[in-house]
Amino acid sequence: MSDESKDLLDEIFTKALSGRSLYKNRDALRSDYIPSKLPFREKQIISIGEALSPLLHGSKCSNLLIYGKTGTGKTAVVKYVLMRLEEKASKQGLKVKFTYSNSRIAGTEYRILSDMALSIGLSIPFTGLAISEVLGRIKQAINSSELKVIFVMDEIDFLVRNYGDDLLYELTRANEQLPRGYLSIIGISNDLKFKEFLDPRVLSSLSEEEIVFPPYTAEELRVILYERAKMAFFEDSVTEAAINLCAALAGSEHGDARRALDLLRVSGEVAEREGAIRVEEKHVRIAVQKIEQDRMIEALRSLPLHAKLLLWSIVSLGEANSTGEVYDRYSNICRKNGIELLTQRRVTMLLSELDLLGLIATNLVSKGRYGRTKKISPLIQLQFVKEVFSEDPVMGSIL
DNA sequence: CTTCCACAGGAACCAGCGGACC
DNA sequence: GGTCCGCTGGTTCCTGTGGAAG
Repeated sequence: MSDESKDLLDEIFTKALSGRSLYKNRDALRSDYIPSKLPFREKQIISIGEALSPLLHGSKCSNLLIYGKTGTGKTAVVKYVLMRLEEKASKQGLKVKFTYSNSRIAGTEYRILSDMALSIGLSIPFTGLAISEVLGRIKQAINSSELKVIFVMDEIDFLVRNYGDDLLYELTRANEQLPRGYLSIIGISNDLKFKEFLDPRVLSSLSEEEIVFPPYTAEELRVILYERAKMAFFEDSVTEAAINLCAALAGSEHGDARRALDLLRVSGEVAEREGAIRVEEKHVRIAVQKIEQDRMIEALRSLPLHAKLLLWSIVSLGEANSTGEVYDRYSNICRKNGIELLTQRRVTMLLSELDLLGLIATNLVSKGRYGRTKKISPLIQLQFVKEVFSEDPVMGSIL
């Protein structure tokens, strides 16, 4: 580690020790924090509560389907209601369990099921078993301990898009094989259209009840942030202007509360590091850039080797090159460095991944007789990419 | 109006891996 | 030890297509 960075670290630590912290409870601004009050979601809380309440007197409850864009409070509301339900049920001596799995984070059918198994206290090897075997064991466990299980499947659209609805089909009809237990499903989706991918039988069983979470308005975001800020910061440690700015910036997107909260949290960190006594608008503005930059650095770092090579080809070529030109450049770099090159088919896949990450911009253009291609432009500075990539041993020797 | 370029992107398949089960 | 499993990261083969050129 260089002297320079050591001094920087020293400075940070000294400040942390001497300066007073602005935060009373930093966790209150984390996106997975579940506050005791969820403003502007009373209607949804009631609907979900009503749909699930039959469980409390031992009868079965409907499956639920919940829609809403990111950061509209779906996950928080569902977890909140289920926690309350579980409490109530355990007081009554009922065995109600809820399990939660985010399909996108879990990634595969197997891991979704193993999340589920884990939270009903069943341990499943992390690989090796057939999916149907895992499902069988789960059913067995539910049956033998007479559990009532509510399975929350977050980002269920991811599952359906990538693996189809077989698993959902199995789950919706699992109850037929559960004489002594019960399994119901709460599906959470960001995407309204995902229903089109479902078999009508699955759909009708899954969406016995549907609840929609509209985006927050800028004004609602402001109120939410204000309340969270009161929990998270010491009094007078954050200005109203800063909060308003966070709300306005997030509101101009699509009312994403998670974004707004992240922004406020990072703003606080920026202010703290600066040794400021309160969070102000200028810290928010810095935070906006910092979040973006951190995201970029993280994205660049975690790229696999060939994606890095590809991105390097694009960045070094500059503006608006066709797929063919990029592929040529990429294969030259590979050959020169004795790296086995990937096929063009694979490269198009990698290109669309880079596009998705916001690292490049692609634009499909047709040049008539001279074919159809994507025009590919980098969205990041050459110098910046170089800095991050030089950490990578293989890339370092190529640059 | 037809042709045909230069790709995009879907589908099926494969190798290798870590691992369970008998 | 043999056979099964799922996942990743690839390959091969394929069909589809907007629009300038002919």
